[in-house]
Amino acid sequence: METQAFTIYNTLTRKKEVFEPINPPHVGMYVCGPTVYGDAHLGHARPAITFDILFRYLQHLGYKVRYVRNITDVGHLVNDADHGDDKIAKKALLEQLEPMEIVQMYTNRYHRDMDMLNVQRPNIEPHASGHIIEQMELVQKILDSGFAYEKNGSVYFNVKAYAEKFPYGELSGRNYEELLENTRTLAGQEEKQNSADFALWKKAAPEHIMRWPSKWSDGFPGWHMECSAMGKKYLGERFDIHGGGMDLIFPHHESEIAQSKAANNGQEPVKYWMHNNMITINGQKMGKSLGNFITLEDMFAGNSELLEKAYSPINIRFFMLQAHYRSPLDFSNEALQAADKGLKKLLNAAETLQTLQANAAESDADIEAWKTNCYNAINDDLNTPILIAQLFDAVKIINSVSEGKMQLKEDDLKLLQSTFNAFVFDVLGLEKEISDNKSDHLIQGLMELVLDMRMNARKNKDWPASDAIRNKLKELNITVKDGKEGSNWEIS
RNA sequence: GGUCACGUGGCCGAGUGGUUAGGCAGAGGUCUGCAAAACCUUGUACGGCGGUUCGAAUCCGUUCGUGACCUCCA
Repeated sequence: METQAFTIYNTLTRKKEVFEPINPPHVGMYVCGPTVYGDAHLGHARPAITFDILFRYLQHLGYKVRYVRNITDVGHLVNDADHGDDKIAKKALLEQLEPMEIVQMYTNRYHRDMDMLNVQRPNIEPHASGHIIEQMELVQKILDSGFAYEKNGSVYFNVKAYAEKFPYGELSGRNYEELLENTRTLAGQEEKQNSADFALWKKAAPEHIMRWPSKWSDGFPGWHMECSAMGKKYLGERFDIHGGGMDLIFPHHESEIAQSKAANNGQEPVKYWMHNNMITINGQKMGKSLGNFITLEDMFAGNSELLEKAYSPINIRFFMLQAHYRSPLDFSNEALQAADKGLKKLLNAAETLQTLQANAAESDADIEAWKTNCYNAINDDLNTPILIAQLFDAVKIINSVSEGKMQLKEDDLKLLQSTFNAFVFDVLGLEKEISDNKSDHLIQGLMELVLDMRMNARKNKDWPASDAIRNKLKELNITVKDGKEGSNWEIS
């Protein structure tokens, strides 16, 4: 059986394509990061985990990856309040803090949450505010090429002029005429020649705190500028992969393409565009503006009316990986709890696998074929649900060998171990959680003592005593699990 | 209104023109002093209606339903 080539779905071509880096063995990948004006919620975990899998798998394949994920800390305009406020600045005024203090605080908290989800940090995490010069240069380049115009200190992208020369809407499948008919009329757009035009540089209102001097005005760059400027700076005029949530396809990524092509003679900036689908709750997108989001901090702590219990970071990670990244995933307590049980089963098998002994000259299972199945699964546009199904097949083999119902020869056992570990830990990034309580020395010692006492009672067939201990522990949410080699315990 | 997705068994969720997805729950069993845990086995399915085909849940048409984007959003 042949292993299939690694393919990924390219939003630009609407097809799965074989992945071929522009400059192997190097791979440049850029993913839109968070706007740091609030805590990360479950929705933010999806792209972080999706592209973490991609990052990990590319490394597993031996590529030298430069992964860039930005921090947006300027330039988002809000329309839910007085128009023209910068989100960051608005929150700063509200809480009487320096804007950069807000940025730092939420950046720290974002890192904390992502670390808990076992999401590897990118190689470069550039801040938009640290790349104002680069963004201004890009604005100037677009002006020079004739695809932008200045009005009252602001600079706008001329979509009409661009659409005459290049296909506008190639990523989102929109066309220019249609956009003109359907773009909603928003306040503060009188300066634009056309409703479809978007800001490259925005003159700051007097009350606007975050501002930079430029030849056009004291102001700030338009939202789409940062990704174009920073992607170009760190990955080049043309790089391999650009990722983000589906909701960013239009207008953000479409505008990015337009900006980059306008500044660079029509050169496509990105070879593969990848987009993860949304997390929904009761079938509706989880989002800031809808107010139906659950922050990751609350998920981990069980701190929400929507939650029946706390869900561990790895539980959440596994839950997401059981769905394909391009499918919507609906949040529910049942699904999270089901995932938790499955995850435990998988990780227990991983533990068992380490102790397994090769015990035969011939194997009862075709480990080579199984390995090929694993690679074919992930090579098919990161199909983690299929990969996980394959891993559960391995769980069956592992448990059967462990129980003496199946046999493996030395080579196959080694292959099973290395492949299983590589996928579970390196690629999927799952890890056994060490409960803080459980690692506490005092509790550890006390539990040992208690279980020893119970063990003695059991040896003497003193069932009332042994059951009393078990019941008392159960009241404390500690479950005792009796095995052949003694008893184990777990806090539930 | 425009553009684009999706509709799978009790739940979550893959996939596919003919061959077991997987997980959870349920059922049966093994183990155990009992229980729990663990492990093994296992049933139920592809929104409705037409069409193409030897054969469709899978392709086409149509209809109903849901969602996303068109505005900041992961």
